[in-house]
Amino acid sequence: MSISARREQHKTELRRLILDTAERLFVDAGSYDAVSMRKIAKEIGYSATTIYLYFKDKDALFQTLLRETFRKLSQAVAMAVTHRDPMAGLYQAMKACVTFGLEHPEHYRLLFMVRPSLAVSRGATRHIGEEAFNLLRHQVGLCIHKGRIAEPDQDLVAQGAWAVVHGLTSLLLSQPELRRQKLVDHALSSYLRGLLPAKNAVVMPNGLGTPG
Amino acid sequence: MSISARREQHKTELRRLILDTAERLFVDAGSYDAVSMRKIAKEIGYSATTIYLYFKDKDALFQTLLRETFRKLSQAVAMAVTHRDPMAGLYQAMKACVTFGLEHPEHYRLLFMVRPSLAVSRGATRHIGEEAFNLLRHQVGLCIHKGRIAEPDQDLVAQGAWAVVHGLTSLLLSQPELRRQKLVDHALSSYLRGLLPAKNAVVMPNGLGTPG
Amino acid sequence: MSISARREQHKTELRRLILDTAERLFVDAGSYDAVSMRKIAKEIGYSATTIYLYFKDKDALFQTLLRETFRKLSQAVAMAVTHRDPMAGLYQAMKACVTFGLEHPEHYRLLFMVRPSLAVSRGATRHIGEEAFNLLRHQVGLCIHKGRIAEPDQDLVAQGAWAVVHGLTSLLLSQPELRRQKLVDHALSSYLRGLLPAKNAVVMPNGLGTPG
Amino acid sequence: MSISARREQHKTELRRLILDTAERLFVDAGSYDAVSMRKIAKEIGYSATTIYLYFKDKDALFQTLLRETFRKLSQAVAMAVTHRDPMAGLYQAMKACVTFGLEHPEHYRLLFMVRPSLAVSRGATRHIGEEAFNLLRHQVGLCIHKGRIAEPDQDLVAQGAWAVVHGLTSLLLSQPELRRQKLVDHALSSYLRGLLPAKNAVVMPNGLGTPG
DNA sequence: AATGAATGAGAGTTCATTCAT
DNA sequence: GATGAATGAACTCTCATTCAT
Repeated sequence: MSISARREQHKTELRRLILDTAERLFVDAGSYDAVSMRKIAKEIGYSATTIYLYFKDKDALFQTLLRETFRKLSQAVAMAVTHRDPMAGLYQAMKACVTFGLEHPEHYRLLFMVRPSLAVSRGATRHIGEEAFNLLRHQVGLCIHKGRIAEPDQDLVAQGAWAVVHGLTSLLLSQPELRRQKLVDHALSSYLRGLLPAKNAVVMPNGLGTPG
Repeated sequence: MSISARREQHKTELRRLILDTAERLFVDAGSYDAVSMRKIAKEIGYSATTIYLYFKDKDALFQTLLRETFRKLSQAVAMAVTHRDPMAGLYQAMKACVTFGLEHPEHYRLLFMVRPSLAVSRGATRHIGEEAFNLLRHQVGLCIHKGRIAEPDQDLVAQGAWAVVHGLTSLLLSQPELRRQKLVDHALSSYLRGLLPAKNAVVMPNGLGTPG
Repeated sequence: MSISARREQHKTELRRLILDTAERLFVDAGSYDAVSMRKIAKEIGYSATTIYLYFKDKDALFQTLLRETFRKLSQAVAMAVTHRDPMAGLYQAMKACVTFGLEHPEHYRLLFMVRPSLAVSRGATRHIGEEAFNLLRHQVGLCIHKGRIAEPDQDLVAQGAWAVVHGLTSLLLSQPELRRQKLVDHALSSYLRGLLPAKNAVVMPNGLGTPG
Repeated sequence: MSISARREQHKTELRRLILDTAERLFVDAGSYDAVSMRKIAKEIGYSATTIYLYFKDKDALFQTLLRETFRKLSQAVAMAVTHRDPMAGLYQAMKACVTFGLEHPEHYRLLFMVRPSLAVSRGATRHIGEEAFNLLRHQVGLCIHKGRIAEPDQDLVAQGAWAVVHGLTSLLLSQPELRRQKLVDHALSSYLRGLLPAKNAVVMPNGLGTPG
C-alpha cells in the first residue's frame, strides 16, 4: 500500500471513529447539549482540535450522523418487505420501522428524539428523513391498487401508518417494561384491519389477524 | 384593593410570567439545557436572581411547568368524553389528546418532546403523566365491557391507543403542512374500526366510520 | 411591665439570639465566609433584613462577637488565679487560658482561628484581645518580683507564656485525639520549670513538678 | 533552545506563576474561600479558563500549594540539625521551624493558618504535614535516649515541642513588632531547660542556656 | 420593628472554538 | 495531520445589601 493510500485509510478510519463515538455519546446523553466536543475527543484519545479537521463544527458532525442513520433505517425497511401480499408487505414494512427503533434505540433516538440546536434542524433534516417514509408510502400504494385498502388517498394512509409506527416506537422506548412483541402485533394488526374494505380479510405474516 | 392584596397579586402575576416565559423558551429550544435562568430573566426584564425568589432552582421551575401542563391535558381529555356510546367516547378521548397537542403545541412539546436532564425526569415526572393515560384506559375498559372491543386485554388496547395518539400528534406538530383534521379522523377511525369485533359497527361522533 | 419595657426586653433577647446563633454557625463553619446572613436569619426564624436592624453589617456582627468572647476569656483567667505562690498562680493562669480554649472551642476558634475579612481584623481586634494577655503579664511581674523567675524582662516572659498557651491550645483543638491533661501539664510544667532560677523549686498547684 | 523546549519552559513558568500568585493571594486573604480562580487569573493576566489547563480545579491547586510548602518546611528542619549534642540539635530543629515561619510567613500561614474548605482538608493534608513533626519527634527520641530529657514519653515531649514552636511562630507573625530573636531564644531555651533532668546542663548552640 | 422583593456582583466550572506551531 | 494553549461567553447558583412598605 502506498503511503498516500495508507494516509487516506487512516483518515477514513478516524472519521469513522469520531462518528461512532459521537453517536454513542449523543445517545447515552439523550441530548445534543450534553455532549461536548471535548468529551468526544477524550473518548477517542485525540485532541478536541482534531475533530475540527474532519468536521466543520459540532452541527456538521451531528448532521452527518443523522444522514447516516436515516440511510440505515431505509435499508432496514426496504429489506423487510418480502411477502407477496401487499397488505402483509405493509405490515412487514411498518414492523421493520418499529423493530429498527427497538433494536437500535440509539439510532432511533438520534433520528427522532434528539433535538439538535435549531440551526441544525431547520431545513436539511426534513428531506433527509423522507426515504423511509417513501417506502411505506409506496407499499400503501400497492395495497390501494390491489383493493386491499378502502381509502383511496395514498398520502393520507401513508401518513397515518407513519404516525402509528412512531407512536409505537417512542412509547416502547420510553417504557421498556411493556410487552413489545404483543403490543406491536396488536396495534399494527388493529390499525391495518381497520384499513380493509368491508368484508375483506387481511392475512398477516404472523398468522394473526383475520377480522371477522 | 389593599396594599397587601396588590402585593399578593403582583407576586402571583410575576410567578405566572416566569412560568409562561419559561415554557415558551423551553419549547422553542426543545431542550432543557438550552434554556438558562438568565435567558428567562432577561426575557421578563428581571434579574436572574429574582427567579430564585419564586422557584428553588431550575429543576423546580421545570417540574412546576410539567405538572401544570399535565393537569391541563387531563382536564381536556376528561371533558371531551360526552358520547354515551363508549366507542365513540374513546374516539373523543383520543381526539382530545391530539387536539390538545395541536392547539397547545408548546404544552405538548413540553410534556413529551422536551427532555429534561436525567436527574429531573427520574421518578416524579412519570407518575404525574399517567392521569391522562388512565382516562383513556378507563374508556377502553368500558368498550371491552360492552363488547365493542374484541381484545380482552385492557392494558394492551390502552397502550396501543396511547401510541397512536402520540404518533399522530408529534407527526402533525413536526409537519404542520399536513391536513390535520383529515389525517386525525382517518387514522383514529381506522384504528378503532380495527378493534371492533367482526360484524360489529362503530358509530363515530363525526358520522364517519361504519366499517363494512 | 410597661409596654416599652417589654419591647426593650424583646429587642435585647433577639439581639442575644442573633449573636448566639451567629457564633455557633461561625464556629461550625470555621470560616467567616462560609456563614451568610441568610443562614443566620433562617436559623433564628427571622428575615435576613431583620439582622440589619441590630447590626450595621456582617462585619459589625462579627466584631461584637469577638469583643464578647475576649471578655469571657479575661474573666476566666482572672478567676483562675487563686494560689498565693505567684509561680503557681502563673501556672493557673496559663492553664486557664488553655482550658478555656478546650472547653469552649467555639469561642477560642472564633478569637484566634477564624479570620474575618481583612477590613475587620485591621486595627480594632488587636487591642480588644490584650486584656487576657495583660493578666498573664501581671502574674509574670509578680513572679519576677519574688525572684521566682530569673529573666528580668517582664514583657519577654509574658510573651513566651502567651505563645506556649496558644500553641498548646491550637494543637489540642486541631488534634483532639491527644491526651489533653497530660500534655498540658507536661508542657506548662516544663516551660515554667525552665524559667526558674537555678536551685529553685516550683510548687505546682497540681502537686506535680518539683524540678530536681 | 528548541521550540518544544521553549514551550515546555513556558509551561513550567506559567504553572509556577499560578502557584506563586495563588499562594500570595491565599495568604493575603487568609481564607480559602476569599480567593477566587478569577482573581488569580486576573492577577497573572490570563483568563480564568487557562488555570484549568494547569490544575484540575481549585482544590487541586490548593493541594499542590500545600504539598510544596510542607516539603520546604521539612527540608529546612532537616538541614538545620547540625550539632552533635542531641539537645542542641533539638533546639536547632525547633528554631528552624520558627525561623521558617518567620522568613516565609506566606508559606507558614498557608500551612497552618489558612483554612481550606472542609472537603479539602479532610484526609490528605494531615498526613502530608507530619513529616516536619516526625523530625522533631526523632530528635526528641535521641535526647531521651542520651538521658538529656527526663520525661520518657517521646510522643508527649514531641507534641509539647511542636506546640511551643507553633505558638511562637503564630504569635510573632501576628505581632511583628515583637523582638523576634530575643523571644525565640528565651522561650525555646526556657522550655528545653525545663525538660532537662535535675543537675543536668544543656549547652545551647547560641551559647545561652546553662541553667543554674 | 420587621419584612418581602429585588438586585449586582461574583463564585467555580464547562463549553465551542481559534490560532500558531 | 495533529495539537496544546488559550479564551470569551455562558452556565447555575449564592452572597450581602438596599428599599419601599
